[in-house]
Amino acid sequence: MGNQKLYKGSLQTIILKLLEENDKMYGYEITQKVKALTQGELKITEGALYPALHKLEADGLLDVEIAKVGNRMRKYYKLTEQGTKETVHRLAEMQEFLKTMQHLVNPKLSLE
Amino acid sequence: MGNQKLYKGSLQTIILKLLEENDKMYGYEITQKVKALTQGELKITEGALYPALHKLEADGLLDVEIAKVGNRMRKYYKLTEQGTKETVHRLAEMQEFLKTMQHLVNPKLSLE
DNA sequence: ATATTATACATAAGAAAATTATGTATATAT
DNA sequence: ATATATACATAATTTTCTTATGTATAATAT
Repeated sequence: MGNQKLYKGSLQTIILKLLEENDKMYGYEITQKVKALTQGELKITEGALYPALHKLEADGLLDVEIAKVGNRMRKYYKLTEQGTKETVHRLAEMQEFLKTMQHLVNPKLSLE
Repeated sequence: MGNQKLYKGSLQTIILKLLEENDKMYGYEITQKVKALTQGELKITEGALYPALHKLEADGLLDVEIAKVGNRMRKYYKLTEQGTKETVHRLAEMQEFLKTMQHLVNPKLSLE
C-alpha cells in the first residue's frame, strides 16, 4: 500500500466487475472480497464505497434489494440490464488504460 | 478516450518517468511526448500539468532552469537526486498497482 | 462479565487532483 | 489577415477520495 491514490477513478469499475462475476453482493462483502483478491493491497473504505454504490444505483446501473440476516441489515446490489452493458464498456476502457500505462512506464514489458 | 478519469493520480509518476528517460524536458514538450507515446489516448491538460510541475519542484523532486529560445520562454525541468530516488519508488508502486488492477479486472490474463 | 473486534449500514468535513475557462505572448502557416 | 501551434500561468469548479464520526448488532477474547 501507499499507492492508494493510484486507484482513484477505478472504484466504480471494480464494483461493476465484481457484480458481473457474483450476481449479487452487499457492501461489506465487496470490501472483504477486494481485500482478499488483492492480498490486502487495496482496502476500500466505507466513505468511498457507500457513496459509490448510491451513485451507481442513482445512475441506473445497479438495483438494490434489502435483506435481513438475523437481526442485521444487508443491502444486496446487482447489475441492471443497463449496468451489464456499461460494465462491458468500463472494462474495455480499463484494459485500454492499463495497456497504455504499462507502455508508458515500462515499454520493455509491453511488447506489441 | 473517455477513460481520462482513470489517469487521475498517475500524472506525477508519468512526468517523473519521462524525466528519468530524457534528462531534461519542458512542460509543453511533456504534453506532446505523452500524446505521441499514447497515440492520442492521453492528453495532459495545461491546468493539470503546470500545477503538477510546480508541486514536484516544491517537493524537491525537480530542478528548474529557465531558457529563452528565440523570443519565447521555456522552463526546463530535471530530476534532482531525491527525485531520481523517488522515481524508482513511484514506478515500483505503479507496477504493483497495474498488476493488482490487471488481476482484479482480468484474472485470466494475469497468470501468477 | 466486559471489552474488543467484526459485521453492516451511513454521512459530513476536508483534501487531492483533476477539468474547464481564461489570460498573456510569440511564431508559423494559409 | 486569420487560424493554429508554441509556451507559460492561474482561478473556479468538479470529482473522488480520506478521515472522522455516528448508529447498531454479533462474535470473540480476556
